[in-house]
Amino acid sequence: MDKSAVAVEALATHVGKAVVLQGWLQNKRASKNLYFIELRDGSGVVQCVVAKREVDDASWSAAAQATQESALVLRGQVVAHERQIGGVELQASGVELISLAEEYPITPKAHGVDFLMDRRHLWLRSRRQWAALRIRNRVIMSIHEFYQERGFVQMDAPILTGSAVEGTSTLFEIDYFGSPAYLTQSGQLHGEVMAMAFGKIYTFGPTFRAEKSKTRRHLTEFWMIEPEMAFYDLDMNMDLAEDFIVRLVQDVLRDCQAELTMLKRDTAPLARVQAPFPRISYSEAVELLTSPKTQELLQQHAENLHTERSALEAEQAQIGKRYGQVKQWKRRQMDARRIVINQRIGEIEEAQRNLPQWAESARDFVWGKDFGGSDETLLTWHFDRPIIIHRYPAAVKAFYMKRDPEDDRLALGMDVLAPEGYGEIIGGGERATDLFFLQRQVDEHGLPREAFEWYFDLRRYGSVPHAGFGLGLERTVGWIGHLEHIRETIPFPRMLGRLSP
RNA sequence: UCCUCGGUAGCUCAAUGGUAGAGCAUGCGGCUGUUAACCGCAGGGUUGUAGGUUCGAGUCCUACCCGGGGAGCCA
Repeated sequence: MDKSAVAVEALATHVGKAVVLQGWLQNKRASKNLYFIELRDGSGVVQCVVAKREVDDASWSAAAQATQESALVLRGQVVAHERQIGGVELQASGVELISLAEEYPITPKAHGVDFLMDRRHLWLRSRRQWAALRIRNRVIMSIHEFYQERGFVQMDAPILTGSAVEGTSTLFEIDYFGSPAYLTQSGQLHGEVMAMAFGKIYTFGPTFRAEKSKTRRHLTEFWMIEPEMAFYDLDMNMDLAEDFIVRLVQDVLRDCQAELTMLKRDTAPLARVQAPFPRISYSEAVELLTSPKTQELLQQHAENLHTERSALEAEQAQIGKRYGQVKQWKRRQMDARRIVINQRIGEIEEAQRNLPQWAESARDFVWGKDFGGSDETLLTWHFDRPIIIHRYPAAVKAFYMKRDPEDDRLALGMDVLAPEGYGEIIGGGERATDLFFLQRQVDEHGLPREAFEWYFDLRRYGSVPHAGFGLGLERTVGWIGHLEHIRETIPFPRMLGRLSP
C-alpha cells in the first residue's frame, strides 16, 4: 500500500502534480487508443484518462482488462478540466490491476429496490448511497458539535431495558437470563436521570420499534438523538429544537455541495430553513387543517397532477404513433422516455387515489385525535419551512408529559414537522415534575409502578422543570437529502422482512 | 391486520387474447476526448406457483407465494 497515495477529494490542490491513486473502477468508456476510467476511492470519483501512447504495454492491458469494481492503482498527472465533477482529471502514466472483479451485478443502469436491498453490501458503493451516507456523517458531526459547543454532556442510555416507555405492542422482547427484557424504544427516561446529574445532556443511540409499518418513513432499528435539559420549559425546548435543525441543515448546505448535487437536491427549500419556524398550537393546527384553505391547496394539487398526467399521456401516445417509423437510436431514446413516463404516471395514479382520502381525513378531523401522516403533510404545505406544533391533547401523548397549567386537557408536548412531506422529525416536550401526578399517570396507562420507582425518585429528590426531545436521525437525513426512502439513510436498514445483509 | 399496485432474459422494462421484444450487462469487432459514450454482430426465456376459461393465455378468472406503496402506530 502506498502511503503517498492521494485521496480523490484532495486532488483539486494537486493540479499539475504527479500523484498515486488507489481505488475501484466505477465505470469505463473506451475508444481505440483511449480508456476513460472513473475511479472511486471512497472520498470521491475522478475520471482517469489512459492514452495508449502515454503508458507501457502492461498498463494498457491492465486498463483493457479492468472490469467494473476491479481494484486499481493509477499513477499520473492531475490536470484541471472544466467539464469534470471536482474540476480535475488524471492523465495516467501507469495502471496497475490489484484485483480483477467478477461480473458485477449492479450495472450503471436502473435496478429495482428488492434487487438492490439484497445486495446492500455492494449497493453502498454506488454514488447515490455514497452521497446520502456522507450527508448522514456530516449530520452526525454537526449534532455532536452543536451540543458540545453548548455545554451538553453526551450520555448513553441503555439499549436493554426492563420497562416499556411507549406501548408494549411495539417492543422487541428478548430473553434476559430467563426474564423478559426489551430493546429500548427511547432513551427518554434515562435521559431525565442524567439531566438531573449533569444538567444538560444528550443521548445518541439506536432505538427499536417492532411496528409492522411498511412505509418509506419507517425502520425497526433507527438512531435517535435525545437532548434533555434541567431548568428548561417548553419555550426554551422549542428554541433549542429550532436552532438545532437550522444548524444541521446549514452545515450540510455549506459542506456537502457535491453530495447534494449528486442527489439532485433542490437546495432552495434548504436555504429557507432559518429561524423562526412557525409555532402553532394543536388547536390552531386543527383549525388550519379543517379550513377551506386546506381544501383549496388539495384542489390545486389535484389539478396539477391532472395536468401533468394529461401531458404525459399525450406524449406517450405520440411515442406510440411514431415508434414504428423512426431510426434505431431514436427508438432507444423513446424506450427510455417511455419507462420514465410510465413510472411517473404510476406515482400520479397513486397520489390521485390517495388524495380524496387526504381531503376527507382533513375535513372531518375532530379535536382530540392525533394527526395522521397525510394531515401532517397538509399542515406543512401551508408554510415554507419546518413548523412546530405544540400543546397536544394529553390523551395522545406519553404519560410523562407535563399538563398545560392553563388548560388541563393539554400536554406541553411539541413536534417539529419537516416540509416536503417528510413529516415528524422531532417529538418532545416539557416533563411532568409532580410525583403524584406521575404515579397516577403510570396507573392509568396500565404500567407497573414498581418498574418506575427509580424514575419517581427524580421527583422525590430535587424535582425541577425540565424538557427535552428526540430527533430521528434517518428521517432528518432523508429530508435534507430529499431521499425517496429512509432505507437509503442508514448503511444497513432493518425493516419489516429485512435483516440481511 | 386491512387497502392498493406489481411479479416477463442476469438487470430495467415493452408486448388491442393471436410468431415473447428493446436497452443495459456479457462476448467479439469498429471508433483519438468519452460523460449512464457511441456503432455493428452474437449468445441469453418453463412470462412467480397451482388450477381454470378459450381453437389459442404473458394478457381473462380463482387460490396461494413473494415484493413495492399506503392506513393504523410512530422518529
